Amino acid sequence: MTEATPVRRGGRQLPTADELRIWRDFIETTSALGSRLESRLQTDSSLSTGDYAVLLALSEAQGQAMRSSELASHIGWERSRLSHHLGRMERRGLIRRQECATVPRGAEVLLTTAGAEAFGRATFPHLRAIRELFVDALTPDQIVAAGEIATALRAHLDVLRAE
Amino acid sequence: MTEATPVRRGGRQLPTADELRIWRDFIETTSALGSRLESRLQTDSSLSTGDYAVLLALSEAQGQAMRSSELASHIGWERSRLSHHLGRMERRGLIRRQECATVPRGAEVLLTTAGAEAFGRATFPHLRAIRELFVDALTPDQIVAAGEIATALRAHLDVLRAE
DNA sequence: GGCTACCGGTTGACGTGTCAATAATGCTAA
DNA sequence: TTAGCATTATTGACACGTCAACCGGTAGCC
Repeated sequence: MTEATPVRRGGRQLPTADELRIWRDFIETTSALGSRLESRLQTDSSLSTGDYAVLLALSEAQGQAMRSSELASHIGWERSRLSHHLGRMERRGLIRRQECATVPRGAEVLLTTAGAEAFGRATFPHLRAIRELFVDALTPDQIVAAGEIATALRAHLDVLRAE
Repeated sequence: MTEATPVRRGGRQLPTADELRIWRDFIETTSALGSRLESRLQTDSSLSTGDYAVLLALSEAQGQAMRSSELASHIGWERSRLSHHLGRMERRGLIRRQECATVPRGAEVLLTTAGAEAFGRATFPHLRAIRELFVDALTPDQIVAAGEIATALRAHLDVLRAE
């Protein structure tokens, strides 16, 4: 299972000043990058990244429809978050909800034509923004390194969560 | 493909599938990392990272007090956001606001003793969490690379914002 | 049958963030 | 002098996220 060894690098408890500076740069910059992409998507397409994730999943789904909880686990959201978000999207006519015939108490989420059109209009500018804000900012080596860092961080988060 | 626009790497307009996969890993993992740290700080100290940023800045300020807009630019927030946040922190007794004698229409933000104590209690667990969730997840080389990636992304964001 | 336990989904309360509008005050130029 | 005008801070409306409570239904189990 997990190693019981409490040994840390150099026996330190706390990050060094350098590590702390890098941490702050890293977390602030990545969050600024996220906000920036969010606002690009908003002005380009009047969608949030949440809207985009939902529309993307539904677009790729069989019959452009999915069960609510299936959708939630597909995009990694809590059910409550999805329910709130679907309510807002439904008000804007991007999706529809209906009772699921097969599953008791199940809700089917359907992509409306307005939703499909909004997604279609959003895709190209969104991908272009990803290129401009992320891909163009880094060298090919850095992009690879970014992928490895993400993988390592994710793996570590998963280990800690499992404990 | 014809290049109608300024030349991009390989003349591409859009990210490759690999780049897109790395982008998604990167942005989702870093945001999960942020949320995780947020929730650690919350359970350890009943503070949000916003609270922590404000308390840190005030702790280090002369007289543990700062003008509101000075504070805003110091931690990189919009004034509106800060004003909302200070309202919530004031309700909880972490800070106080008073008219600033020198500057017209200026508001002085003061650290209360309760705020100073809360910050004191929060610091150690927070730094420990940064080590556990970030530093311990990466090799020393990866930490350096993360710093360089953050620097490159930040510089690129600044360039685009200036345009 | 009735009790309980879980499952899928919704709801409400609340903290958080952005945007646009609104004061309140000093500076400047007609 | 006064009519703008910028600066400083606050406010209101709204989107978003989390947490905990709730609700309706199915499934075991006595």
